Formats: sequence, C-alpha cells, structure tokens
Amino acid sequence: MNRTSKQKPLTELEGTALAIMSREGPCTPYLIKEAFRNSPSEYWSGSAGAVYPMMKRLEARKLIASRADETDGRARREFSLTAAGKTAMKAWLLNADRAAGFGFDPLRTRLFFIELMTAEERRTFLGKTREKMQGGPPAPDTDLPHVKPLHTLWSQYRINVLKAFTKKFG
Amino acid sequence: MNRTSKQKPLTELEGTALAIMSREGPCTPYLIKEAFRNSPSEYWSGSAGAVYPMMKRLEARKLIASRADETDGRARREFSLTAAGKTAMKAWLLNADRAAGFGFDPLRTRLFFIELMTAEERRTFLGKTREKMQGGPPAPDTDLPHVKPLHTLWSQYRINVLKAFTKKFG
DNA sequence: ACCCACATGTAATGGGTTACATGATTTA
DNA sequence: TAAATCATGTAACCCATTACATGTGGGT
Repeated sequence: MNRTSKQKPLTELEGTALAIMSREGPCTPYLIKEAFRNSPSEYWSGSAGAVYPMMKRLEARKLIASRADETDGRARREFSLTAAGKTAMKAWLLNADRAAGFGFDPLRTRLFFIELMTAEERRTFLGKTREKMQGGPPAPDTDLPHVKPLHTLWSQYRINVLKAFTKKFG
Repeated sequence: MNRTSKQKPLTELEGTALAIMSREGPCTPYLIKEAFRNSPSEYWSGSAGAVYPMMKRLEARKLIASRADETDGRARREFSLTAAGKTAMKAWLLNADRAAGFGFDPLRTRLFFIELMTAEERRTFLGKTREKMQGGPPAPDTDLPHVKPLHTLWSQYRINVLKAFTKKFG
C-alpha cells in the first residue's frame, strides 16, 4: 500500500476545486470561489469562508502550491496542482462508487412526501415547481463542448421526472 | 407579518424529520434516525450525532413535543408534531423555490469535468458507474403507492442521462 | 466622487461526523 | 450465551455559513 492510498479521500468540494485548477491552469482562490458561486446548484455556495480555508488545507497537504503574483497593485496568489494533487484529483474524479450515489435532490425529497399535501396544495406545488424549473439558471458560459449539453440534459431530465410523476400522482 | 413567518426556515434535515413524523405519527428519534440511515441517498447519513441534537432543537422551538413511553424496560421517547410543527412542515414541504433547486449530484459534478479523463479512463468510468447505478439501492419498503414508482422513475432517468451523455461524449 | 467588481482573509457561530459510552431485548 | 438490534445520548473535532474587515482598479 503506497502513501497516497492512505490519505483520507477528498471531499466533493476539494475534488471539484482541484478539477477546476486542472482545467483552468494556475488560478487564484477568488476564481475558484466565483466558479462555485456561479454554479447552477445552490449546493455550492462559494462563500469565502469555505474556499480560502480549503485552499490552505490543500496547500498543507501539498496537493497545490502557491506563488505570489504582483503584476499590478492587487495582492494576488496563484495556485497550481502539484503532481500529488493531480493524482488525488484523478482518484476523486474517477471514483465510480461516489459517482453512482444518489446525492441530494430537494424535489425528490418532497415528492416522497406528496401524500402529506392536499389535492389543491399538490396542484399548486407541482405547477409552481415546474415553472421555476423551466425558467431555471442558464447554462454556464464556456467553450468546452460538453458543458452546455450536460446542463440542458440534466435540467430536462429533472423536468421530465416531474412531468411523469405528475401524470401518475398529481 | 405573523410569528411563524419570522422563524428561520427549516433545514432540509429538519423539514424531512417533521415530514416523517407527520407520516408515521408519534415516533422515537431512533426511528427517525433509521429512516435517514435507510435512505437510498448517501446524503442522509442518519448518524446519532446529527439526529438526537436536531430533535432537541425542534423541541426547543416547540415544533415537536415528547412524552416518555415505558411500556417495556427500554427507555423510549416519543415525539409528535405540534400545531406549529405541522405549519412549519407544510411551509417546508410546499417551498417550490427550494424544490426547483439543482441540489447535489456526484455524477453530474464529475461529468462536467469529463475532458480531464483520457479516452480509456472515460470508458472505464462510464461503464463502472453505469453498472453500479443499475445495481443500485432497492426501493424503500412501504405501502404508500407513490414511493416505489418514484424511486424507480428517478433511478431510471438518471441512468438514461448517463446513457445519453455517453452516446454523445463517451 | 461613487459604485461595483476584484481580491484576500478572519471571527463567531452553528451544526454534522466519528467515535465513544451505556444498557435492554431479541435472535441464532 | 453470544451477537445483533433496539434505544439514547455525549464529546471532540472538522468544516461551512454569515458577517465583518480591508484595500485596489475600472467604469459612469
């Protein structure tokens, strides 16, 4: 058993941050923070209090390395992946057990308790939710060819589950 | 503005716990804990350290009330919803803004970074993930007519997204 | 001049995880 | 009788949220 396999596994936040750095090249914690904040998912808050300490942790674990960048008056720090960081990122990314997990869905949770709604509440709830989902957050702005289709596919899938469920139990 | 609208909103854990109590009638924290633990989603850990303190919080907020139950030698406490608890539960359950949110999905997160995988890693990852999803957790055992279909529907749709994505970008 | 975006961080607080501690009852 | 399940809880630790603090640079 080598050293890396003894390391405790990355959290989803940490793994995603490493993946962003791998995609974007050297970047500031601010960019990472904004990437989370701009995510269509409310799960990723992108708060400074979460991101800056996490970067410190990742640096302490030597998965990223920083250098100061003083091209202008602004105090910037740029972080890049170390070799160990890339290995850890790959292990996180390719973790099929994690990937297969259900995660958390606020709609799914509520639909499991649909019997607690009256007929009218049910109608209103399903209608409103569908509206809000159809006018949901826009696809992220990127050049990568798979990102927008994935966003669309996922949004559509959730709307379709809601439609199918409504037909049966609405 | 009345008193309840000033209360800070329930977390998903708290809302779900109230919904379980509403569905099951008076129940022990142990039952609540097990309900979370048996959830197909890894998001709901169902740890004692999360559930017991939460019940204490909900009782302090007078959303639930407890009475001792000493029918046998075991020290049991049973909690039931108060009127305020039912109101709070309904507000949580019918929150369409929350319901429409993306939540968190470990597969979606990883697919957004598919370009960081080599062709072979991609094949292996997509294949393994699909297998694990198809042999996923069984539908919860219940008499409620909508629960099993919802579980099936959700699992199937998620597998279909993976299939569609694989066809385009695998 | 003023505001917004860029940019970095910390302090207090809240709450979840892991591990521990205890004891009764059921099942193999 | 030994193990698993029922049943309740706490303590130490970790980490995310909210709010605060500070300062630069660009646009109107």
